[in-house]
Amino acid sequence: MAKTSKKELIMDVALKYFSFYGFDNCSLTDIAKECDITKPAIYYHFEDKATLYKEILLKELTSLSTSLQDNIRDDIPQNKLKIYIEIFGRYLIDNPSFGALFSREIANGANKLSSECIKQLSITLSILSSILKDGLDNGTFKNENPFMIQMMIVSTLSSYHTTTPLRKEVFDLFDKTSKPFEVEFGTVISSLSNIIIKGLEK
Amino acid sequence: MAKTSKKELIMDVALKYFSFYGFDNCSLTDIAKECDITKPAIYYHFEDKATLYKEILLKELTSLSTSLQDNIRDDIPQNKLKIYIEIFGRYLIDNPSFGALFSREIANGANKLSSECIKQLSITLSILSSILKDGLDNGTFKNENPFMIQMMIVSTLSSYHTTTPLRKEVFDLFDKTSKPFEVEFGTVISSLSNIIIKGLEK
DNA sequence: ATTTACTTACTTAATAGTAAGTAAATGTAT
DNA sequence: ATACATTTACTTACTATTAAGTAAGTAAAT
Repeated sequence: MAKTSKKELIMDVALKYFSFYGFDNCSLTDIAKECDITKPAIYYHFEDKATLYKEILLKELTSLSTSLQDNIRDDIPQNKLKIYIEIFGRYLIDNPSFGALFSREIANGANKLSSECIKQLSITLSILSSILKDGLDNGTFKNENPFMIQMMIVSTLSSYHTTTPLRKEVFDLFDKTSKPFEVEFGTVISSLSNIIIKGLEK
Repeated sequence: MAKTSKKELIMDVALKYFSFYGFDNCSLTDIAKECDITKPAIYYHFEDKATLYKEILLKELTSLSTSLQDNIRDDIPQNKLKIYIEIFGRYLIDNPSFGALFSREIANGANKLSSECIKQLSITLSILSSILKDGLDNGTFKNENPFMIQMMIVSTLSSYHTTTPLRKEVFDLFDKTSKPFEVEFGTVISSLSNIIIKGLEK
């Protein structure tokens, strides 16, 4: 196992705390404690709490947009869109803290995003946008607002991912007779993908 | 104009603050100030900050689920689903604070929901669920996970609604040549509705 | 006389951020 | 090769601020 630097350790632990408790509701002292250091050690590596948060968010968004850029091969628009949705979904599964972090950020109106973060988001949007344009040009897709499609993908999957406990409670209440239909997240990803692709087709 | 009680005033102002800043990042002193009272006056009407929040959330969720229950008339499943999505979208437009509040709640994994709130949510889910079941029974809809459809509707619209400022920034960066396609929210609602309905059809 | 609807003045606790000090590693001059 | 200087990566101990929540008092209505 490669030796991780203390700075990386702080970022990993902080990501977990930020995503679980939210930026304002978690303390640097607790984060430091879990890293086996003291709070001022965090200030040695990062200017302040907000900067730590921003660096984490940028790292995550960059990693996501890189993953999208690297994995979408040339194909028909339907397949490219399917891959886009799958990559995003996989990213949520492989990085369990990301969904909550991202959902919170969206709920905050994305007020802590640096311009580099906006840049990464705009890269992911332009990938999706070009897939939709391909489909429009070759006559398979209707013309649709890419930002709305982006939201249908990212916020649906992120929210679905963060509301697993809620889903159980709601389901218990609303239909005690049938058994809960909790399905694998992979199934949710492909259902979503099918609905969006079919919904976009002419 | 009907004379609103101070308790209602507190709830209105607090809703605005909670939705704008989030539960942990707004202070009762500020809320009290805007109501022209002092902080302990809030404690006269509400047990504590968490209770105030919960009462507000319950009021909103009840009002939403009532609105859904009252407005969905008997019709073919496609039309009922369309109305469901429109009512939800209208609710977001008419109650601008609700979207952010609800998005935050989902991002938090819905950890502040009382059982009455869960009850209201389960009512909305059961309405949607019965629409989907009608469609399945008469052969127009495929079998789909209602909770995922719920998320496609509520989180897409809520998120789209809260990210208007972000959308401008991202769009500026990703395509400086074309003009921003910021459309009316009503258009977004009907686009979403078309995609979901078509995507669900057999 | 009692209750309602508050106010003023306070306590308590949490937490972001800082000042100053230190031990170990690293670099530099002789 | 060795003595000295500097930098790295922290620690302990602190300040300052913010904000939830409370105790006790009060003026007006009932």
